[in-house]
Formats: sequence, C-alpha cells, structure tokens
Amino acid sequence: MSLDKRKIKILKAIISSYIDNAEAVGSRTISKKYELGVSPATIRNEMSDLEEMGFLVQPHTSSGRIPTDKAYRYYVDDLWKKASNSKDSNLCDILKVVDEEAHEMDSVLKNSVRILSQFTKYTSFIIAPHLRKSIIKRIQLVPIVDTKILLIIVLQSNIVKQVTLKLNSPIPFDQMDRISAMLTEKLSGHKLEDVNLELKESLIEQLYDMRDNSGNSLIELVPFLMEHISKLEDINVYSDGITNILNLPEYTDHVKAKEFISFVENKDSVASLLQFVGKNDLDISIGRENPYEELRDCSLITATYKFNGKIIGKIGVIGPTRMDYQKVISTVKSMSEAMNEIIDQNFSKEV
Amino acid sequence: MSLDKRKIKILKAIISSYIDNAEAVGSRTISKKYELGVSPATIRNEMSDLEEMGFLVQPHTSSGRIPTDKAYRYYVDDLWKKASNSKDSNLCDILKVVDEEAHEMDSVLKNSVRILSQFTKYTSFIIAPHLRKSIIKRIQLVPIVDTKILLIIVLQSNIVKQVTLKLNSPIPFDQMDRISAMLTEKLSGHKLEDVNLELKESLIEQLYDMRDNSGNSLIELVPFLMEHISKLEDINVYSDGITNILNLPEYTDHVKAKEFISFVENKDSVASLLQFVGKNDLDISIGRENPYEELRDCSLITATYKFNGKIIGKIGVIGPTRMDYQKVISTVKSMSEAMNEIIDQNFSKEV
DNA sequence: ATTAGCACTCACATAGAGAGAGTGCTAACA
DNA sequence: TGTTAGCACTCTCTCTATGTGAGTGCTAAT
Repeated sequence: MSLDKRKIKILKAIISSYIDNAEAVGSRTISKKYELGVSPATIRNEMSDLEEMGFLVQPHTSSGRIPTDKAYRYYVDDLWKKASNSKDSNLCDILKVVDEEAHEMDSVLKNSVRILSQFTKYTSFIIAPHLRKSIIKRIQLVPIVDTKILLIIVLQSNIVKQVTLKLNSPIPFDQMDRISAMLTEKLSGHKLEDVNLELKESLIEQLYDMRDNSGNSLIELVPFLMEHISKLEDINVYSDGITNILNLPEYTDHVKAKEFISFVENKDSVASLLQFVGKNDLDISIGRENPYEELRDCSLITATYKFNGKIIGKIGVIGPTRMDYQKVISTVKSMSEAMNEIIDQNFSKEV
Repeated sequence: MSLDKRKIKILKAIISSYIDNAEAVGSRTISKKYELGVSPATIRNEMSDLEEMGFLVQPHTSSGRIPTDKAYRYYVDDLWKKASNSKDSNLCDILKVVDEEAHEMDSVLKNSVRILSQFTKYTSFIIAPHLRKSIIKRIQLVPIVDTKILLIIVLQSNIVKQVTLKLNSPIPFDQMDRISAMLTEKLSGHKLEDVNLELKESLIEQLYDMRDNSGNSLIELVPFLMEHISKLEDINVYSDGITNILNLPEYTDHVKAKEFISFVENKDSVASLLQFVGKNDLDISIGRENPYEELRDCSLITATYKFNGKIIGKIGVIGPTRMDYQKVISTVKSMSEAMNEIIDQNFSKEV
C-alpha cells in the first residue's frame, strides 16, 4: 500500500484538525471541512488504510482517528522540505525590547525565554552558555569588607561572570588593584577550563619570588581565587511558561499536569534532555522519540544559539505532540536567529 | 450566647479536623476522635449554636460543618496568645546550608524562599530589601569593552549591586580606576536615594574645575553613571513552590488552580499584597481579610526581616484558609529570625 | 473506484435508585 | 435542666440503566 496523494491530503487534514481541537477526527468532519470532493465513505476507507500503515489510531472502536507519532513525524518532515522560512515579524519587533537590555547576557536569556513561551503558549527553556572554553580578558577584585571580596571575570566575549568570596583572613584593601592587575596579566588569554592546571603551579612559584612588602597574604589568596575561577561554570537552565500546560485540554487531569510540571521544574532533567537531543540548528523530537517516559505525549523543538559561529547553548519548547508545529518551529527558528544576531552584536566586536 | 469552654473545645476540634482532611466535619466524628465525654447529639446542639454565632457554616443542609474565616481568626488569635515559640529545630539545621552561601544577598533570598516553601508545602514569597536608604560605601567601574562597563556599588551594609552599562562614546580604560576613586570619594556616605539631587549639580561643577588631560569624557560620563545609580532600586519579588497548590484537594479543579497561579505569578500583585498587609513582626490575614478577591479562600502569613534592627523586607506564605497555622506560623517566624541573624552576621560588622 | 445505506459499537449524558453521612427535633432520662 | 437515644428527613455520591449521537465497517448499487 502506498501513500498516494489523496492519502497524504487526508492525513494532513486529520493532523491539522486534531492540532486545532484535540478531538478524535471522523470521516464526516474531514469531508465537510476540507473540500476533497469525495464522500465520507471513501475517506473512511482511506483512513482504514492509514491506520494499517501506522499513521492513525482509534482510541476505541467506532471513534474518530488520532494521529500517531509517526504521523507527526511525517507531517513535520514534510513541513521541513518546504522550508517555510516565514520569519515571524512580530517576534522581530518584540526582540527590539530585548535588545535594549541586551548588553547583559543574563537579561538576553531571561527575556528570550519569556518571549519564547509567550509566543508559543508552551513551556520553553534556554541553557545558559557554556563558558568553559571562553578566554579570560580581565580580572578585577572589588573589596566589600575586610574578609569579603567580589571577584569579577570579564571574558574575551565580553560576558561577565562574578562571585562573592569569603576569605579566611583579611587582606588589605590597597592590595586589590595590584592583585587584580597581576591576575589579569597572568590569566588573560587563558581559557576558564585551563585555570586549574599547571598554570596554578607556575603562578604560585612566581609568587614566592615576588614576595615583598605585601607579606604572605598573596600566597594564600591567589590559589584560593584560582580555585573559584576554575569552578565558575554553571549549567544554568532558564525556563518560562511552565504553567501554560494547565490551559491545554489534555492536562485538565491535575495528576497528569503535576507529573509534567514536576519533570520540567527539575533543571537537571531538562538540562540532560536538551543535551540528549541532537546538536543541529533545529531538532524536533516527537512523543516517544524523547528519552523520558514522562514526555511520551510531548514534542520538543530545540535550536542552538551561537556566538562567533560556534554553538554555545540551546533553546527549546516543549508542548503536546499535538502542537502547532508550523508556528512553534518558525518561532524557535526566528528566536535562535535573533539571539545569534543580538549576541554577536553585543558581545563580540573585539575578537 | 457565650463561647463557653465546651464550645471552644468543639470549635477547635472541628477546625483541627478540617485542616487535616479538608472535609466537612460531622458531630459523630468529633465525639469519636476527640474525647469530650459527650454524645454526638450534644455536640450537634453546640454546633448549631456555633453556626448561629458565625463560626461555622454548612455547605448544604445535612452535611457536616466547615469553619468560617471568623473561626480561623479566633483559632489563630488563640494560638497567638499561647505564643508557642517552639522553634523549628529542623529549620535551623537547614539554614546552615543557606549560611554557606550567605555572603551574597541574592543567594540568601533564593535559598530562604525555597526552604520556606519546602517546609510549609505552600507558595512562599520574599520581597528583596529596599535599598533606597542604604548608604554607599564604594563605587567601582570595571571596563568590559570600550563602550561597555560594569558599574558596581558596594553599600555600607556590604550588599553589592551591579549593572552593566552601555556608553554612547568610548572611554579610555586607564581612566577607570581614577573615576572609580573619584566617585567613591564623592558619593560614599550618601544614601542611594540622595544621589539624584543637588549632589549631582555640585559634582558636575567640580568636574568643570578639574577638567584636565582626560578631556571632556568625564563630564558626559559621570552624570550618566549617577542617573543609573539613583535608579538602581528594584522591588524584586522572589517566589517558590507555586505549583504546590496542585497537591491540595481544593485545587483539583484546574480552573481554580489556574486562577490562583495567574495571580501569584504576577510579581506586581504579590508585591502590592505584601505591602498591603501590616508591618508587624508577624501578620496573618485570613480569607476575605485579604484585599484581593482571588485570595478569598487563602490565608497569608507574613513576617518582616531586618538589618541592624530596621525592617528591610518581608517574607510570606500563602495557602488555603484551611492551612496548618501552627506549623506555618512557627516556620515563618523561625525563618524571619534566622534571616535576621544571617543577614546581621554576613552584612553588618562595620556600621 | 466511489458511494449510499445500514447495522453495529462505544463514549457520554441523563435519570433514577440506594446507600451513607449528617442534621434537627422530640421525648425520655438522670 | 442538661444530656442523650431515637427517628424522620435531607442531601450528596455512587452505581446502574437507558437513550443519544458520532463514528465505523461492510455490502451492494452505481
């Protein structure tokens, strides 16, 4: 049995109707709403074939049909071929708002994830950039109180990371600028992930040589700082619109809703989920294609975002398998491209 | 009709039972579970009286009784008199975890709100400290790229605020420390809220005098920075455990749940809610005592947290009117005290 | 190959019958 | 006089039966 033209037309009609209404689709509905020029009986025969081929299922005998994961996969792949690069113009407008606060990476991510969920009406995620391979440009210590300092690291990419540190022994304020300059000189040009290795050894050796009026404090302080610099990476996940799920008819059952929410509220599981699915510019994972049983009725659309042409993180939207793929795909794609632009505009320049 | 001893005993028994089971309480249940030495019939008579007095209602004729807001109010006030300062020892243990990251205000708040919701199993909030009246101790500029700098303000309280700024025209890196020192000298000792007034005028005047090799850039930059310093205050609201509501039997109805979630997800409404209820060390607002119709079936327990004896923010827990007041009150109280301690330990010292 | 017709299936809604929990009232009791 | 047993009554909830409607599959006619 082959997937001829009419079968395809009917299949698409069924998927489309089910995406809209979340209700099993019958032959009469199809023949009335989508003008195919054939009677319900004919459609019934075709539907029966489509079921045999694995594209449709019946929740129970004598109910309408529901698309399977396989059907959505076909639908999506087909959508894909046509590559409807219809840029969402509204999105571009909105992104100008993001742009105003775009000089802080944190704001870019927070705003992007919020917009993503507002546009799609589903739950969305962003994984914060991986900075392990980022190159240090400048290090600055800001004294807060004698035993507390703020450590600031400016990366080559102009992304800034900071952490407040509590010291075991007080250090004199007037040393700060000198130590900052020294650390900047020694560490700039190195990757964050490299800070912990032989670099540390060699720096400590040098410290012994230059031990002067400042006493021993440096010898204790610098390794402590370096420890923190190398540990700085966080696999932070931003999410938004989790409770959108409650608006969907398939989640009126509060137990099911709770199950979903428990899953997506857990940053670790989301992070590993986003890591699991591919690393293409756009990935779509439908229903049971997902690695987690909890998401068997969900689809996940992910995209990457880049900086200087290199992938540094991922964004994603999770909704029911019955999601409006057309819209979500184009939104995620637009968002990914918009983020690339914004990040390149706001964080590169020098490199 | 007076609220004699037996009536009080019965009322408390009913409230207690309803808090546990969320089911209307009948006379037989009371006489069996709480040994009062009287028959159900007697209890029925008393319940009828209590209903007349406004402490109980019947959802429908011939069902058990449910406590009214008035009953909870009585119950809570009574609890109050006994002032059971039973410190939650578990909480104290957990707070040691918070303590480890306690040198950053942001971490203190995030951890506290999370613990609060985990312990109470309800939705909890924290309003970030009001810093308008805080005194500036130090200002530091960190160059990121020629047109972008990180502005850091260390307050007398050792709380640190920072913001990334985009400049219209580039400024030379080597000026940064000089400008930082100058701003620190001129602004330290002043309150954040005062930065915008005559201070600005006078500073600009001085700038004209000291105009030297550094060119005009300072004259443009400094007012720009001061603008941002004075605008720095954010009325940030941290929340956690919003979806705990889905575990409660009274919110199995997903429409009701959605309504609640929509309300508490809105930071503005939460902020104004917390602002509305009193400014006592502990405030309890029950059912319709709340200003918002959405919270007619909820109670709100709030407390303040202080720094150097002055109130700087509020914490709160929202749950159904049928909440375990005893537990929530003691948790909120303990948390408030724990926060006071942690903040005083980590942020004062000098003043 | 298509379609009209028809018997059949199954979910869902609606109504009625008990069951059960609870009340209020009355009359008896200590 | 306060307390309690007894009883009729009320109302919700559950279970069952029954009808309705949307939908199917099959057959026979076009």
